[in-house]
Amino acid sequence: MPAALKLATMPVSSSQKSIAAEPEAAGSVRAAVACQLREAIVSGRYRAGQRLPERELCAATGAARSSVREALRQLEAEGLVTIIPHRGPMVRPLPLEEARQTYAARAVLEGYVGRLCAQRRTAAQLAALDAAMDAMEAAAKTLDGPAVIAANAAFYAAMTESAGNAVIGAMLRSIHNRLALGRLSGVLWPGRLAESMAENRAILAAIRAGDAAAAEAACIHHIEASAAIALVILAARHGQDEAILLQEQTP
Amino acid sequence: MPAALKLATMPVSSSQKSIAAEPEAAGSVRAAVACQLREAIVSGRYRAGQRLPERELCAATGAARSSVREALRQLEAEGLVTIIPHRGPMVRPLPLEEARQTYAARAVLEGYVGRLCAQRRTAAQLAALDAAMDAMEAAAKTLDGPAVIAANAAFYAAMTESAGNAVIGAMLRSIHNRLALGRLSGVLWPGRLAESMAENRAILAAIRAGDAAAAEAACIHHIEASAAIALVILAARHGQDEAILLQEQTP
DNA sequence: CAGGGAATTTCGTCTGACAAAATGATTGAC
DNA sequence: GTCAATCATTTTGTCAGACGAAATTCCCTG
Repeated sequence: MPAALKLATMPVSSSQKSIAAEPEAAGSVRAAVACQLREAIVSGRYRAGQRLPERELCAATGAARSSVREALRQLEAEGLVTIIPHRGPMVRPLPLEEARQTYAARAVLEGYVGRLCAQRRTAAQLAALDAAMDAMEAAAKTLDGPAVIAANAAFYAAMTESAGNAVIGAMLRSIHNRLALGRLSGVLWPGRLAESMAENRAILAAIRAGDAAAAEAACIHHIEASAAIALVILAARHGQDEAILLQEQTP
Repeated sequence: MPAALKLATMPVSSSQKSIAAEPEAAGSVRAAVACQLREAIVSGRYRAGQRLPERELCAATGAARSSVREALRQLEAEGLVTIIPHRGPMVRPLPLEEARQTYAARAVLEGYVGRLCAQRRTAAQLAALDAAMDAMEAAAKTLDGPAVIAANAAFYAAMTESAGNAVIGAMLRSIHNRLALGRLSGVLWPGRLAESMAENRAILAAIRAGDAAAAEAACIHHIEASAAIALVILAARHGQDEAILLQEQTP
């Protein structure tokens, strides 16, 4: 039996700012459940493949089954949950190949965002990007993984905002949620942090210069480098899972 | 009071092949409702902005409110429906600006698909693309709007398939559904059909030649040309709506 | 004709129920 | 002892009904 889901015991309002959609829009029970579940999945507190029986979610959140089921349908459409008929919902796993394809989509879209950003930059937007970059530099000095990730997310949010395409912005937010599964970021990889910061600086420089092609290339390069590390981590984790599985099968 | 929704009276199984997801996967009541509703919205039988009271959907589909609500949440996540709290669901309108941004996203993604296609082409894939192109040529000769649109969709489906990125494929399918709202295609625009066919032939030629850059450019150009027409149509329709609105307000 | 309040509609949520399907356990055969 | 089949349990899928809350509409009054 899985441990009791720690949802109801968590303070809802004080949830740390997440990249997830509907940050605090918990006006309805259904939205609150979706929000909590999303946060739990994206943050990795629920592991990929873990089953989420409706009854336990009801007990954990205090919501009725109808509300829980609606929230689950929503998360399923977002790609975070899979519901197998007559078997129930589970945290949707992220196969290596799908991660690769998702990173490819992210590179294409974020490259376009960088291009737009360079074309449309205004003084105010550049100031916002500078501020986000400063926050990243500060976070990088602390070597605090989550802080770096949060600052990085803020930088990209500012960039997407500046690009002025909300549709692509929503797509990227969804992609980020999906790729955040279990925090497979390589920020703490030896040497990767400095490299990553340099890439980010290159992106900002290209945007400031108004060089659309350079900004697009810098964004794509940054995503591809991040993807390379993340895919290694993901592959290793899959290997681990298999090892654990074998270990459990032969005790 | 709006006319009764003609859903239950429609044969479900014999629904003409639609571009929508879950084409016939109506194993469950909820899936069937979602499928019917999606088809009705994408095909334009429900106009943008039209309200869809739960009770009427229940009566029209014969499903219980819980099933209908789950289906609505799903369509909301797909961007086809908006649910305003305490006011109810409605067919999500497509503002001009959002259409513009969606076409931009489509151009970027479909350009990448074209590029991938040119790089990875195999004999079998080229054969499939040729077949789809032949079907398009045949449909174009008949000047039958829906047939041309269907053939066009089949061509792009084949291309997306050949690109080998299912994640982007799903994104594009969703984008197509959203942009199909009310069939705002310009295939019957004077001279557009011939132009469109020429662009499609250029795409296929670039793919066959394995010229990734040319394929990407051709795809982007095709989408941008289509978008130009569609946005004109959409703007005109919006103008019409306003005129109708004014007319209704001052009878 | 405008403003305000009552009546109606529609949603949001909960509860309870039951059949169908899947899962896991038990039993029997070889 | 292992495999297969059967049975019990769990979980989901769907329905029906109920009730408060919010929004909309309508009507009445000034």
